[in-house]
Amino acid sequence: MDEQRIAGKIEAFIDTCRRHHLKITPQRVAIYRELLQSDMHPSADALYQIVQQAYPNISFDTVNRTLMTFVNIGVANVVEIFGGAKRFDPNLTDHHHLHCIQCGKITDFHDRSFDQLEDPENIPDDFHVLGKRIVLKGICSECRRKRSIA
Amino acid sequence: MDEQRIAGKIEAFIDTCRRHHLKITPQRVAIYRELLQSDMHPSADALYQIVQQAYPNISFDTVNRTLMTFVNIGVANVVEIFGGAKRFDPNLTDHHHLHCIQCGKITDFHDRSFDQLEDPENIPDDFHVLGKRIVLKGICSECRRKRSIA
DNA sequence: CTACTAAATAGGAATGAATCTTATTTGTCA
DNA sequence: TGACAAATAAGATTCATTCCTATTTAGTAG
Repeated sequence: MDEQRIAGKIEAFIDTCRRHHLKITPQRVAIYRELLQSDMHPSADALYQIVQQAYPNISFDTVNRTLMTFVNIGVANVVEIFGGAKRFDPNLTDHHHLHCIQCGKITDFHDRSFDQLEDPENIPDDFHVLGKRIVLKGICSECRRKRSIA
Repeated sequence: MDEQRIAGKIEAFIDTCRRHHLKITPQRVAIYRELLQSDMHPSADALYQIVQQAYPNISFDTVNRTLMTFVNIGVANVVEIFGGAKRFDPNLTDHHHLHCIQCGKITDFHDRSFDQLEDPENIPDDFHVLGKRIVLKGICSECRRKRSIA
């Protein structure tokens, strides 16, 4: 993602914060920027390690709390994986995830037939669907290569 | 599920254990039986509470380790939820889950168009798909009722 | 520009889930 | 039956997350 696109996203993010009456703190902006720039769907701790380079005495709690705030105001989502730490995703467009159960890497993929799934008819009365998560688990190419060598 | 059907499932389970050279211990069978009988997709701890009634000095570790063994030999799956403890599911047939983000309840649903989803074409080369997870998150009818009252 | 206030942060303590360690017990099979 | 590998109980440890509290700071009204 080029610097210009990032700048635009950050402006939109700041607007969203204002709409939610949240203060624009340097920590918040830095955490959002690093989340945007990472395509790894980082955990709170991974992001903490990165942001710490620019803010040596930021606390883990701030990073974690801020990420949850992002989820609450709808600028990020939690990616569901099987055990381990929560992973965060700033990409709000329709997409789905591949989860390598060997190395833990999470990769985006796009697929029309997955996007177009309608909410099913025969679900218990009145269940109010808020979101849909599709995760394919498997072994990524890198891990397969390593495995076939070993 | 009636007692006869349970008995049959347990026999099949014991066969599977033998095929994997796993010992048939009373704990294993009890844990499997209680997992079968619960339709709540229980966590390791929830199951521990139940099994403890029949085996007062079973350890949590045994329950947890045994459940992971079940996953490894393919007689149960981990249900993916967003944070919180892992939940286990002995139902191996095609089905998907509704997850109430308010009360945490996990409910099964069946839907042909969800079952029939093909593995997508345009995923990174060589990603070897092992499984597919679809979870709809939302608010269950019970929680909606409570909410509209409050 | 200054002062005030509610919100946010840093740091550490506490909680909860899952795993690991070790001594003991128990299925399984010869 | 006896031997042995596998499984268990119990508690310690690790890791992720949340909570607590004193301090700092962004936003705002004067």
